[in-house]
Amino acid sequence: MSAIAQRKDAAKYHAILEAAIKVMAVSGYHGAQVARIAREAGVADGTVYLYFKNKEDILVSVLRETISQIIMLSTWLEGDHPEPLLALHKLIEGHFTTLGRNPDLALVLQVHVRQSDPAIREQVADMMRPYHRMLERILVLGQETGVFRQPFDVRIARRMIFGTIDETVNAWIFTGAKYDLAAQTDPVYDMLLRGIGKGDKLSEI
Amino acid sequence: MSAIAQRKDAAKYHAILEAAIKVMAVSGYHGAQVARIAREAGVADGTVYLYFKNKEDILVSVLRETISQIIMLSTWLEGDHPEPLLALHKLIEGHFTTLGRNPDLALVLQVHVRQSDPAIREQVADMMRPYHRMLERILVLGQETGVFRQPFDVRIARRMIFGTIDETVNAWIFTGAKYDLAAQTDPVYDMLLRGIGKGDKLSEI
Amino acid sequence: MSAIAQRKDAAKYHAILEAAIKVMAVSGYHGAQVARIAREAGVADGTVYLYFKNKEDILVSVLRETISQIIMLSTWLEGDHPEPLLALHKLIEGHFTTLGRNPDLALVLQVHVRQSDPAIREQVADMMRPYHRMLERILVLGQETGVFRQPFDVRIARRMIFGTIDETVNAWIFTGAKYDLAAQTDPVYDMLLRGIGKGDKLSEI
Amino acid sequence: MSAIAQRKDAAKYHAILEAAIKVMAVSGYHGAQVARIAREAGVADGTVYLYFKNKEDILVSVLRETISQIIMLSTWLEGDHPEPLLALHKLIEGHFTTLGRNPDLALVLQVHVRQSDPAIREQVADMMRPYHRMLERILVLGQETGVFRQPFDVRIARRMIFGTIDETVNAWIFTGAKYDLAAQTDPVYDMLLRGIGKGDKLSEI
DNA sequence: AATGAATGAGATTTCATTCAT
DNA sequence: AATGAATGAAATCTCATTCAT
Repeated sequence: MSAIAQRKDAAKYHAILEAAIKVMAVSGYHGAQVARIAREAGVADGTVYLYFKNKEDILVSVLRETISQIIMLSTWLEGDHPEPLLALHKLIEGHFTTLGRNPDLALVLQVHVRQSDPAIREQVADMMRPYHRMLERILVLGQETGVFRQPFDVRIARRMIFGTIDETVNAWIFTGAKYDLAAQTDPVYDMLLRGIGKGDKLSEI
Repeated sequence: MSAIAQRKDAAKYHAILEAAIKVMAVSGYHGAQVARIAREAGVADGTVYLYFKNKEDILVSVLRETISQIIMLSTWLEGDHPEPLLALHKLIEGHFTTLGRNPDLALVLQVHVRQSDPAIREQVADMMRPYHRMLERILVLGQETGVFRQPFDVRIARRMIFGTIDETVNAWIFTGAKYDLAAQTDPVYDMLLRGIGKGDKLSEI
Repeated sequence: MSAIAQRKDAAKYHAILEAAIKVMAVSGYHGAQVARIAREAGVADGTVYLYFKNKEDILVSVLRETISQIIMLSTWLEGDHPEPLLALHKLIEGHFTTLGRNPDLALVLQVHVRQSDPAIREQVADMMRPYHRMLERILVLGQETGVFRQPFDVRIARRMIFGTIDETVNAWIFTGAKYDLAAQTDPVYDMLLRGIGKGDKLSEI
Repeated sequence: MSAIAQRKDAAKYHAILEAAIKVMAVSGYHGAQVARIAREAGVADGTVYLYFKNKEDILVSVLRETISQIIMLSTWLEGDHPEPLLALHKLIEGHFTTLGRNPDLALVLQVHVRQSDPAIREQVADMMRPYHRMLERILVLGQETGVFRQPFDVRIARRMIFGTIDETVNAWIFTGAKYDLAAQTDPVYDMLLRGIGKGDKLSEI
């Protein structure tokens, strides 16, 4: 929660945040006018600035809240399920479930975040770091406990997993978010474990 | 090439295009002022509008030229290498090589495109379609010829491959494009074929 | 009054309108920069756009207000003075008085309106229609009640009257608006009634 | 003819002039781009500047040629027909005939001239002066020879005549130039001579 | 705390004019 | 004489942010 808002009306704070998600989903970050966000939230233009430092702060706050939600969910899973295979499955499921529930949020996260100023991207990267760290811890643990195959580069595996999740969400959004995203968990999980190759053909090149 | 520029100076056309890539890499699409692009290209502001309909047309042209370059390269590979494993390897290599050579272009493609108006995203999607189609053809052929394992969903595999490539480029950009992107080809290719699992553990969950 | 301005400061609305008349009188419609109008009105550039949709809307609003003022004045006269001779006299007097009081407005109305886009001229024509209708009603009534001579084409008479009024205002403006325009009422009225011919010479050609 | 063009191709000069009339009739003075005039005339943009000093010079030249045509015609009439009634009739007829033949020219003359810069209006006023002088000479002669009624102000009569002609042309243009303008000569002439009043009612007010 | 009218910096785009060929 | 690509000044309009109420 933004420092400014600590002493103020939490309901209004979240109303603005949700209005921002809705407006940005339609118009993108640059297209989202503060005035429209304010109207959508049912407050005056100036009120927005009582809760957020500026427009950029709104976007960053949306991201902070969402990412921390995904991470909290996943951290909890990591603690409860030290079994790496299960942890990975639950991580994917958590990611798909969180975004699958709120397509507008997903759109903002997948598309609109990546624009905006470098400063924002920097902040987003910082926020994502714990998520990536956690994914790497799962992978290392999986290798150590022997449930994953031994010799692979953890960073490359992490990028494959994150990239696949990301692209799956993207595809879901761009086809109109019509099907159940969470239902993609099992096939994606399976695909990530097996790869596309056959055991006996892997060293051909 | 933009229709407008057909009869004019092709050198100037490309100078503006490259200036645009450079400026957008630094400032993003919305941050890139036409005046700065013009100065970078060494032409007057108005000259830009002799070669491009408007600012959006510049971005779209950058994308069109780059994507068509990647696709032409890949189509060629597909034709020459009907061996799916090799074709896939070359596709990844082509993608990494093209973007690895020009980090500014990569930044625009990976980051700045995804913003802007829905109209642009629509156009980008249209331009990417042949690329995705080709990837799917390789996968189907690989299944039919038995070099890939049999029962997987081609669309999910395609998303894994594209997502992994994409995220690999992203990671390379955000760490400053310091290492050789093309060198990622082999480990990424290998990871996509094998997945992260061990053969005997795959059906545990 | 412009719909936009309904809920806002009416004083500021009129200040901008009068500033626009002043600036347009000097520089014409195309020469009148919004920035100069704003400065003349003592508001910021952006404020103008809180009260008017765009520059064209300013000009149209000037016209709407002025014409409706002349018409309201004249409609009132028509109701009160069913005597056609008197009504005509008062109509001319009203026209000359309204414009005679505000040479800048007259200049905009006589000169600058007629330029601009066809869309504006269309709107002006629409606004003038009630004026012309009213003039025709006076003429018809005058014929029916026998105070005007019988067999003349009402439209031609209307054009003569309007053209003469118009040209009288024009001449007044172009000679520097130095004399009292309203004082032209009687001689013009007299000229329109009598024509320039002698009763016994009229059918010579 | 413009001084610049003296030594050059007269056909091209007139081609540009007529192209300008056509383009201005559609788009107005400010809307008429030099490039479009050039294309319409079948010459390059730069060529226009070999024949005319600048865009304003084109408009002024259009006016000069047209007005001088009307005036030459009328001067000739005045010389040939010292009979004031006939001279007036021929003047109106000449005006209506000249413009009636070329609605585009009429549109430029009636509508688009009146905009533009004060400098142009000044020049137009200068060009019109001989026309107004001639009209006044006809009126004075008519009074002296007793074919017009005696005591009227010549300037007011002149404005009535010119205003009526002008408004008649305007009405013709704005209704789409569909009927024969020259056919208005007789009724307009008649109306100007008789006025709208009845002989016995004229001094009532 | 809340309002929303006012601000004004800033960027795209047009188009008359020039000048090297 | 003719061309037309290049120029660059100039002006409208938007919208994040402020501040008096």
